[in-house]
Amino acid sequence: MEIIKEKHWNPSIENTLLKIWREEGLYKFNTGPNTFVIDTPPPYPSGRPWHIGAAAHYSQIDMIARTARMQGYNVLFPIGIDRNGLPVEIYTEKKYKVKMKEIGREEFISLCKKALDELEEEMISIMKRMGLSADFDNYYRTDSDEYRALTQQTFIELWEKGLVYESNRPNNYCPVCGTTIADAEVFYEDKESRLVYIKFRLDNDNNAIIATTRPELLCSCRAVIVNPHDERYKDLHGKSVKVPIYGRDVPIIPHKAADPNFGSGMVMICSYGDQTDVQLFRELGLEEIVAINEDGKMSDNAGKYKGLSIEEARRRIIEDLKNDGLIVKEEVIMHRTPICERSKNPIEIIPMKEYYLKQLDFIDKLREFALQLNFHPEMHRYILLNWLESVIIDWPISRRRYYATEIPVWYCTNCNKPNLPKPSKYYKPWKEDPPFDKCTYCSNNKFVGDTRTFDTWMDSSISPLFISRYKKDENFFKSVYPNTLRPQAKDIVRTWLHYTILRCYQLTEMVPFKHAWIMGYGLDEKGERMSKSKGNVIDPYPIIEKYGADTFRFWSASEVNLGYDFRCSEQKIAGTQKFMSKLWNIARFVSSFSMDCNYPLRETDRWILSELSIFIEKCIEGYNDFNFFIVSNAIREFTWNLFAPHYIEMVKARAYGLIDGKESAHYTLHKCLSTILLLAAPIIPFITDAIWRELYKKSIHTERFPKVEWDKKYSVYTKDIIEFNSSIWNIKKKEGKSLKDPINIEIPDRLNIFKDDLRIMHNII
RNA sequence: GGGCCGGUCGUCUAGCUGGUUAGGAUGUCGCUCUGACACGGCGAAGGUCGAGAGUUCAAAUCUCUCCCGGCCCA
Repeated sequence: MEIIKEKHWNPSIENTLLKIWREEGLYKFNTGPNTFVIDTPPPYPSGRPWHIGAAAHYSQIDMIARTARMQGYNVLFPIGIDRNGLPVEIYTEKKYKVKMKEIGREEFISLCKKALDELEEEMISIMKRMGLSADFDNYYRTDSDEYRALTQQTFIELWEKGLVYESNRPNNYCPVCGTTIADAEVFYEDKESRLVYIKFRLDNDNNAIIATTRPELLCSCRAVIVNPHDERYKDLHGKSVKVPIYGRDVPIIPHKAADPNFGSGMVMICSYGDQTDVQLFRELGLEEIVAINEDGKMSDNAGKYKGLSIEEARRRIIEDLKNDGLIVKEEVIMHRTPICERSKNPIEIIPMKEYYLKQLDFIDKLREFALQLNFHPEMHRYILLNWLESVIIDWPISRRRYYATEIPVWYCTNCNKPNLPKPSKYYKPWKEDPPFDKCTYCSNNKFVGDTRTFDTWMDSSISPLFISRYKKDENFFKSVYPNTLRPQAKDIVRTWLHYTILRCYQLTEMVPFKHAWIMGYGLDEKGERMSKSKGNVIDPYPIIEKYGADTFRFWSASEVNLGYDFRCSEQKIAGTQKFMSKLWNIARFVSSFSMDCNYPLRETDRWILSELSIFIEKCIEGYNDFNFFIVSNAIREFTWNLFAPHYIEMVKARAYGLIDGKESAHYTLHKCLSTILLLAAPIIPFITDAIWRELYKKSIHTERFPKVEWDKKYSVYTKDIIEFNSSIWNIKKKEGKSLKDPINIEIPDRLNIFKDDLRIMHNII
């Protein structure tokens, strides 16, 4: 038996192990029965440094993969990088100080690629350094021709199934990003805004007072509503008022959407201030007037405010109204403002022609799936269920951006009808000729390609199909789809999780995975979100270099309760490192004895083996729920607070051969250590493998979890043993004695069966 | 306004099918190098378990109300 020589665990050994693992091909996947397939979230490189919370997240996903392997599964653990969409476009515009729509599409795309390549390299190298056992040899990119072709192919499939339609309707529009966005990407923020009370002329002598936060929309006002039960305005029902500045007469309509307690109780309905306006325009059959253009500036309809920004127009119109004596009062109120998830700018509601994917027809089915799917933790099922309750429109999937998958549609220049290619390769209609000659409808031979792209969730939502080689390798697909588990963060339940289930069901009529494993956010040490502007961003790379990947991983397991937000502090990570040393030194001690097998077990041995059985059960229970918080805390508790201070100290004399019973002590020490190592291997794969190779001459990562093999009945003594040992340490401490010094004390009757070990341990005379 | 989650020593957390001297981690402070480990060992200080009321012989644990924080939805 080799004896482990160094006094402390040296994290630089991790690099050696990484090399060995790679050479041994430990984590290869083979199709066949008993597969475990992880729909790994392709991380998004949107800036540096990579978020430490994300790094923690991926280290835990790796624990899932390693857990499954140790449970005997054949694990497919793919890894990809998500490279489509707005965040990288924004990052690129900032980094290279360019504007997407000014420098030309071709050039902008190549700048995005460049930015992504750099960011991606850093992420991949951190993931590798953390010991991720993913299939890096085949890592994929969502902006590859292959991936985008699949996005287009699945779009065409859905089109053929009649699930896609084009419609011109008011929708969320971000003027900064220059594109329509889906409800799922709209966030809300309470913002201060000015509520102005404006006079609308009723007749020669009277004015109606209407409060609004959006006076710049006056030009698009088509009606004024009052609550039907509002006594103040009952006699005004059916009359009309004149819109100031624009002089248009609009009707006063009783409608329950008017809240008598807000402002004056009279509300102007414009196209479009908010979703209520949209609803009322539809309900009352009003004709819309576009007030704001795609560029976020006032339209021609705004008259003299044409071309102004929204804020400027608002400021100017308030000024003008004031000068005309038409403003009665102003208040500052907190207003729930919809903002764009990406740019954080207020969104506008602007009518645009967009493609929609049907989702309303599927809500009942999706609710059923949300109830079937296994959620870890269970409580996060409700994020999805709540979201399904609030879906009110189909999914707008077209975007007016460049760095994304192109919509594979060409329009006939004669009849304007959309023509789609056959699903096969990756198409770029904005710069390519169509792969067909004649229009299906009118046989014309000239076409214009669609210049729009897809919402990037159109790409992300087919990740299970991509990793399963959908429509590419039928046998492979059959053996790995539906996937086993989708790990992801809780903030993208309503997007990634929802859209994935929707799309995969539409395409395959199956739920794409059996388990959804939902993680919280990584916060800073004070519990605040990390952001560059706050200066509280923690870079994971130097931390992993300094303390080692195992320390980082064990920290992430023991600090992060499944599904809950967690705080990241270097101090806590540094503290975790001590556990590695503790484990290393236990191994160092045990490694000085050989694994004897000729033994009659003593009571002390039977006692710790009882506790070992309980420990195994607890860990397996945690692993079955992919809850590494439970497992890692059980490991630390058993190892550091029970096995090391009590059992090891009790059997030292026997282990050294000072009294009888050496073999059973050696056996039990090895049994406990090897069990701890096996149960810790998915969490801390480096140190456990280093020790395992040293002691047992092979890799721990080809082993299985241990099974309970010892009776648990001796655990009734645990409390008494701990108390007895502590009391003696305490007495010796108080009397200023060394632990070696003799002590005269009675061993309690109930601990009599352990008396030989206890006597020599404490030097009891 | 509705839903969900949380509120336990400075910090993080266990306990929450009611009865424990409320456990552990981290940090702080003492003492201590004992043949695995000073990245160790032992010990100390530190908690009116968010507030109030109720049920009960007994509540951190059950019920109700409220407050605070987070997330989501309207």
